[in-house]
Amino acid sequence: MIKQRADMVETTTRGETLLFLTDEQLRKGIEAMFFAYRGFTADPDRILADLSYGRAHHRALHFINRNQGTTVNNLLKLLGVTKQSLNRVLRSLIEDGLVESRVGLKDKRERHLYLTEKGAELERQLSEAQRARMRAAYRAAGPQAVAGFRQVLEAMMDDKIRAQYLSLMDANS
Amino acid sequence: MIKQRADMVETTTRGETLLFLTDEQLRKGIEAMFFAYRGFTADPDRILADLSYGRAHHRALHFINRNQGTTVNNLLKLLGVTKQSLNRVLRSLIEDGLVESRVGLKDKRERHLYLTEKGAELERQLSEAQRARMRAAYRAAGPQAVAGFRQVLEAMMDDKIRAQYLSLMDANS
DNA sequence: TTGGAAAGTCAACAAGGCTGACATAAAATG
DNA sequence: CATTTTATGTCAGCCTTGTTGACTTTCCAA
Repeated sequence: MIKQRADMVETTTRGETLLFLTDEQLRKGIEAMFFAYRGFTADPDRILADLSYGRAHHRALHFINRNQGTTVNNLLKLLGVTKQSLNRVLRSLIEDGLVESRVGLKDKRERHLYLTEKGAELERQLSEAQRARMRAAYRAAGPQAVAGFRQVLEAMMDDKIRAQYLSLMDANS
Repeated sequence: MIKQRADMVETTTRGETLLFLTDEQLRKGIEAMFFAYRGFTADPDRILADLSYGRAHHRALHFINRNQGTTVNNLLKLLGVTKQSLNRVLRSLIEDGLVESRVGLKDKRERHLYLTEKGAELERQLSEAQRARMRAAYRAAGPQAVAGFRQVLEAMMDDKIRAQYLSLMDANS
């Protein structure tokens, strides 16, 4: 039997576990998500502010690092913004020498994106700050909680996004 | 012994459970958080777009509903924005008859905020959309996962925010 | 060879953050 | 009572990051 949040759990006569989800309990989850996301972005935001970059730059650096050589179109799908919006961010990163854009070998229309050493350095700084908080939260909550955390987050994604997320997961590890 | 994400879990000779958190595993959590938050806001965003309101209006409606009669200052602390930013949103909500601002009885400097019937109606529509997704995610993941989800989110908040969050939880329920 | 995809650019706009400055009313304090 | 502090509102101006629409260049593929 589950100890935590036992108020949500009921076991039927057939031994099935059901969830009794009141609007109140759902609201707690909604608010937890809101406040936690603020914490989640707080540390990188502080670093970015000093460099006159924003969250959009962080996201671009993150996914380029994670998927070196990705195309602009690919990045567009991951980030879920318009190409004009991404282009503005990408242009400043390229101008500042953090990102390199190489014309595709097979398809010369495509641009493949890579982090420069300078770009990789900033990405490391940003993601290390974010990982530190995530690590602390994971340690505080414990392995069982972490598994649940990931399960609920996955279930909360849009179907198409979840498919992308899962294929990303497969690709790297 | 925990089945899910068993790769993160190790048991010592003294029976303690430890977490082995690789950067890779932390990154998965970070990306899950990013993609899940998109899903989390997607449904209300669609409703708001038709009304030429934004996420900021939703947040204001949510916390006014949750805490009827709250003061502007109170709301400011919860939302973590400047009064100028909140004021712009609040003004439009008041002009459109969704929110009512009453001068404080005890302290006449304070404005106490209430949802009108119209405001409550929109809030219900927005939060029902958001709850529906949360409910589906909770059901899909199961009660144990939900408990873990909440634990990790709480651990991820800034200390001050967590205190606010927890006192909100106590107050209502 | 022609259609369409990929990429980039320009312009214009909006939401929603921010800072700074200032006004007003009322409470709190000496 | 005089002064200071607090709560709120408002004006102006700025930035980031999202949007749409129109248009160009390149170049793959049917």
